[in-house]
Amino acid sequence: MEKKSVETQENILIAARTIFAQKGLAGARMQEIADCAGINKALLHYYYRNKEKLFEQVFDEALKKMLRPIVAFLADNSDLFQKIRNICRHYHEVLVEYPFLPNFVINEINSDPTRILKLFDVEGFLEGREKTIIQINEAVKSGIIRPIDPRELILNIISLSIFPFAGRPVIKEILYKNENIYEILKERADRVSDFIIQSIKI
Amino acid sequence: MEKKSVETQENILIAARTIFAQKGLAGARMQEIADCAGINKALLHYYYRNKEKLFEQVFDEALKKMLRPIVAFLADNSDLFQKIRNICRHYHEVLVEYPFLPNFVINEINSDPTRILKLFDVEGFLEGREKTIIQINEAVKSGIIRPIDPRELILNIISLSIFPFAGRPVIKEILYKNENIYEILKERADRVSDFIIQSIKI
DNA sequence: TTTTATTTTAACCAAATGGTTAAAAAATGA
DNA sequence: TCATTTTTTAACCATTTGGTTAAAATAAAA
Repeated sequence: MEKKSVETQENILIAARTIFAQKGLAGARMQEIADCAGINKALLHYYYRNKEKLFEQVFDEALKKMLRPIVAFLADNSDLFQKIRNICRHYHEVLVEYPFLPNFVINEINSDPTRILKLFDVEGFLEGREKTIIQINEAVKSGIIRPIDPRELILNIISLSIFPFAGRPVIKEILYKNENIYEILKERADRVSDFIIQSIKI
Repeated sequence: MEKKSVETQENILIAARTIFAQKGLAGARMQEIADCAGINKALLHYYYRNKEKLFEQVFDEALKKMLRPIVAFLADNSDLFQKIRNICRHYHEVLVEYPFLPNFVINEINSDPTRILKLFDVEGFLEGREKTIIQINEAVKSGIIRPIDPRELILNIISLSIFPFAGRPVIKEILYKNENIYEILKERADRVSDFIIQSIKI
């Protein structure tokens, strides 16, 4: 007997992701997570010693999911325009599936800034960043794109990719009321990269 | 004796803004708000009946501050490019002063979506939106800007203006470590509008 | 069938927290 | 000085919540 156990633990994780993403660490209730997983509180504590441990696991997953597209972008060996198309698609793919991610991660870092230290773990990040900054500067020098600070370009790419998901409830209300915002956001990936490329290309 | 009373109530509001913005409704503690305001819990409850009332007041203020630049943009009678410059400056002004605002508003709407109903209150919004959508469509027709869905343009403007503040702790860590990110963001307003205008102008 | 692992039940505990109360103290204005 | 308002003190209450425990029940593996 081991199958049932694994399944239960997976149900707990799924429930924890849902509740923590919606209510945050402080707002989430262990009872609610147990209910959502279809088990009782005793069993929940049997598998995950306490709320913090459970949260940490969920948060780490989420942080990784949020950083992966950036890290992949920085490491990507394609030419600049293709790299931009790739990261936009990558982010839209992840965020259509997990739209709560940006809010969740940003918010928990906000309420406990020491959690930001986990950003250091990502390997290949610093080299990738240097490589990409050089690539952008050279694209400027060789007249492929207009002058722009590389970090600002990266910031713009990230902003355009992530914010519509983070601000989704408000965005839907003021711009896309009565429409399926996920469909709209899903189709947006390539238009976002076009918007960016249009802005920088000469 | 009335001056002291008013001052105390203002101190409470300032404290409540700080604590609620950092920890949210669920994470904030009345004791912490009292400490931050330099008073005791009894006095806090003397002026604000309960946590929810206090929160509501703080949240409504915050929501208004977040929506004002959009509403002003939609009502602005300038030409399109100038309107874009205006909203970017407007947002950067507000958010340099209150960087916690976007997260706070988005997050509390997230954890209680019924709060979104307060968006309806804003007057002149629907007319302004129609007017601006027509303005953008006509700029496309008359060949001033490339073809773009008006709502998508608005979404891009908002994303580029707000996200860097919302994601500030992470952005600082991965792009602007050891630098003063507020200085960087403050100066960004005009570069953001240039980035947008560059992308759409023919 | 026996053994082992999983799950439930249900009662329980300690700490944190929102909120109250009443009386004393301090500050203020007239 | 006197009356009024503001503030503190400090004890207290009810509820929520994270977490525990031990025994019974259920399910699976051997």
